Amino acid sequence: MTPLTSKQRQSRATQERLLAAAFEEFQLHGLAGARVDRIAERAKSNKRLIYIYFGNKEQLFDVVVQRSLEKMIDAHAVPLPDDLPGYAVELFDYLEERPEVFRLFWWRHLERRDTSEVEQANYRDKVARIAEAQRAGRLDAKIPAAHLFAFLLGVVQSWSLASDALRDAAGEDATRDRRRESVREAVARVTGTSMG
Amino acid sequence: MTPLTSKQRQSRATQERLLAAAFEEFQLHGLAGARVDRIAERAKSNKRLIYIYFGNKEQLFDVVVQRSLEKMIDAHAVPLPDDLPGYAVELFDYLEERPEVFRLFWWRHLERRDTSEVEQANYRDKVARIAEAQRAGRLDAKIPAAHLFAFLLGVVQSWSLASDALRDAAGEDATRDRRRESVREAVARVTGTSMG
DNA sequence: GTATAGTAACTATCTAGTTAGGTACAACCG
DNA sequence: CGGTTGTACCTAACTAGATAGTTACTATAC
Repeated sequence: MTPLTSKQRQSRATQERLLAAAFEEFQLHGLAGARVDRIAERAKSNKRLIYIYFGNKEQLFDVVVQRSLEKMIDAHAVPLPDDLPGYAVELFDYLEERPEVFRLFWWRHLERRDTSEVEQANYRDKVARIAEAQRAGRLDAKIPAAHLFAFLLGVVQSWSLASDALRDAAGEDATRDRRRESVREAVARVTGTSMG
Repeated sequence: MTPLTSKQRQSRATQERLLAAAFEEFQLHGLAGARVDRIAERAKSNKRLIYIYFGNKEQLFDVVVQRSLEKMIDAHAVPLPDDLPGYAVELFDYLEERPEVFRLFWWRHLERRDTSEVEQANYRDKVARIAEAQRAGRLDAKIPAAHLFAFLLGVVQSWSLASDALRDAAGEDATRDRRRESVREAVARVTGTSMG
């Protein structure tokens, strides 16, 4: 690490502020709905710098998504596959604490179809681990590994995915603790862990 | 039904073309990304008529969403709650045939938070039926009814929700038939139907 | 001939991206 | 050291094109 001059430090700080502001804007409004001017303003910075540092709006969006993705992957590197319900609950908590992150991912899913290297590698790795556990007989193998992982993600996200109308219908049962325990139970059942 | 004049019939036809074009535009680009000009063009009609018939872009969006929602609810009115896996598979097929419909719903979820009467009633009804079956002992009651239904929807949507990266990781297992059977099995496990 | 369906051209506003310039920090020179 | 200059960081004002919504008009069925 070369020591940074004060100018460089300031520059980095500005970039961080821009990224944070962009994250906020994009998770709220998506790519098409986001306004470059608002991002600059929110960052207490200047629009020009966005184009200098990040190229254009789309590239900024991609950088923001990529960073959030990496952060999430880093936060959940280890715990697979012998405690899938535990992993699901961990992800559930992550999601509950950061609904904005998932909003951002949905926007990307709708507005930009492409999928990054990091992401592909991550999925391949996790699916491979589950498949390995299945071959070793440590996990029920009736449902293929990739399906199992897809369902796990589906269950974990089901509440934020569901319309508010459904949440309303849940009434008292909609507290976070109860939802968490249901997620654990559901994933245990799907993965066959509850019978093991 | 009053008999329609030819003018009225033509007017209705124009409205239908506008709605169809709007559906296409909105499911592709969302509310913010949609272009009123493109909708008019696609409908081989005129922009002005959109404002006459539907008010403005947002109201048009709401009408389009509402219609799709009602169509979907009508298509799946009956089959709950004693064969939840069957219901899930039916929904799964509906989704596979009409991914655009779900894209539209996701856009709405991100871009407009409100939730319609029809939708609320629909959820309340379905959750109530499941709860009833639980009370009657026909269905495992460890997971609350609303949670069960949320998970069912999560599992059904998990594939279209998942990043393409995960689909890639599934390889040969990603055929629709195999995915359908996994959905059936997963929902059976979550709802406890497989043990019954 | 008049009300209803339809059209094209227009406008005010907004927005991504750019131009032209200013400011402050460091480095070099006298 | 004190001043000068180059350069990296930053800013405000601008532009060209797009976009939601309107106005003013024509055509056609009854």
